[in-house]
Amino acid sequence: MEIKKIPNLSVDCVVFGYDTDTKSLNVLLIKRYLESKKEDEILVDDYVLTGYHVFENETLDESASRVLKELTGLTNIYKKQFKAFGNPDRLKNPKDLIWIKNENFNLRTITIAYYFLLKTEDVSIKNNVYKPKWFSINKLPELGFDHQQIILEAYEDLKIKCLQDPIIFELLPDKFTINDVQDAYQSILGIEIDNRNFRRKLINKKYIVSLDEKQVGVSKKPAQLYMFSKDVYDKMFQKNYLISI
Amino acid sequence: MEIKKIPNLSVDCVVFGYDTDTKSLNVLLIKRYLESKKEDEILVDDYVLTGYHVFENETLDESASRVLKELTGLTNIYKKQFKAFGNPDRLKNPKDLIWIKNENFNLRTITIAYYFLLKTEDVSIKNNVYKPKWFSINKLPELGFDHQQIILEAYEDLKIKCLQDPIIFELLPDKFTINDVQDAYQSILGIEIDNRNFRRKLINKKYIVSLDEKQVGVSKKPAQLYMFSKDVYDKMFQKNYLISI
DNA sequence: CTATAAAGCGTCATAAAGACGCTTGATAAA
DNA sequence: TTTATCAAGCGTCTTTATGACGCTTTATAG
Repeated sequence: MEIKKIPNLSVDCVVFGYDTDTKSLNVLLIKRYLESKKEDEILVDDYVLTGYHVFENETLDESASRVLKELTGLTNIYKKQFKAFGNPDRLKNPKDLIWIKNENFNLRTITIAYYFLLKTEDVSIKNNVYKPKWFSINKLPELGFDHQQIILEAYEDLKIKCLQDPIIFELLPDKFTINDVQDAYQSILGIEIDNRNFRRKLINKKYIVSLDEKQVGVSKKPAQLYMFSKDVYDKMFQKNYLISI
Repeated sequence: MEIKKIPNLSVDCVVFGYDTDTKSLNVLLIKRYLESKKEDEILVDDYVLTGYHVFENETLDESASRVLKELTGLTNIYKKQFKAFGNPDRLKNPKDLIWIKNENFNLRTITIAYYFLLKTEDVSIKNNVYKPKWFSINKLPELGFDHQQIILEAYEDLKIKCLQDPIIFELLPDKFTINDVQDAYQSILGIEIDNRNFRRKLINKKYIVSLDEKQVGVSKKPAQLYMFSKDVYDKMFQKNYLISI
């Protein structure tokens, strides 16, 4: 059975991975490389997001999940479709034209951009055929197509979203310390938070559940471990309609 | 010069219009009607959003603005791209198939959905070739394609957005009373707000500017008129990073 | 056994939000 | 001219959330 691709429609996936140890929000990218055989000249040498054409028989969401699974092997990862990119000139800089010609792409391609949230360590980049690489959101390499723009817009959306919804826990391990959560917020938002106030605020939330466990293998006073209870959160459904304009 | 349409890509526009008098949030829809000539049977009789195929040489944003302008004559209206809809089966219920065949549409069409915010009275629906009609968001008619879903998702996005950004003023006339703003919030969010507290809060905002003018032609104590100063708002740029999870 | 540094508790001040009583004032009806 | 009406608009009190910051606790390294 042959699967038919829609030639002018693709999904692109911004895979955000948070590393609790280095406190770094990272993006997973794959290399794009092409050299001229005659002249021994490097034509394309940069990084891009993973993406692929949408198949005729799949939804956009399925398409994005498929791309993520092929890259990482992971399923059931937090996913958000955040924007469609489709300017007529979005793939028309010289390097992209060379690349597209090489890959037989269609010129005017609309891409539906998604972002995913996971833990950096959950992806095994060793022995991965795509040779993906993590880059800190603050130190992105040279990017192909309009992928820099896509990543930055995904990041902006993520910043707003993490203030409203408990998506921060998608980036953290199941068991975490209060400081882990604080570090994650600080890394993503680029702000400093007072630890004592943050601690009080979080501990008072009913959906932040204290475990009978502490950190092990740390050289300082070990911290209390907590988990996030999505059940409790959903039951509270604390849509506090606070008009903050 | 011929303009080439992209056959499988369209934009759809959810036009939200707020009516200050009736305190109603409305959606602008156009009728879809088709009857069988032989059997005198009504094949399609419902409403749809305005939308059209994207042209080869225009951006998605331009495409949406073009559709809005053709329908309403208006430009420079608040616009937001909020989601792409592209399920393989999104246009496959019987009525849509009949309609599509009639209109020579492509089957698997991805649509980039936008919503616009304006005042109901700014659109002249008399003598309009599209015969558009306003429907309250709470009393939508039977809708074609997947347009009910698109409208409801636009509405959800609008609800969240209006809590964070001063887009409420896109829906109100330039000069408004405090109660106008409150009514708009109440209509959109479906909540009750205490007038005295709301009034205090709003009047204290520096970007809510009191005018030397009052309501005229009302049979009760006329209310003070205000305007929204986007300049002041932008200068403050009060991105209060309040983590409200 | 002592220094270290993070974990964690407590206090105070300030600001925002919610509840609600009461006054003001323009108009229409008496 | 007076009076009833009703929304506009002001003020007060309480509660809660937040921010700033001092201080104690505790496990480990040296």
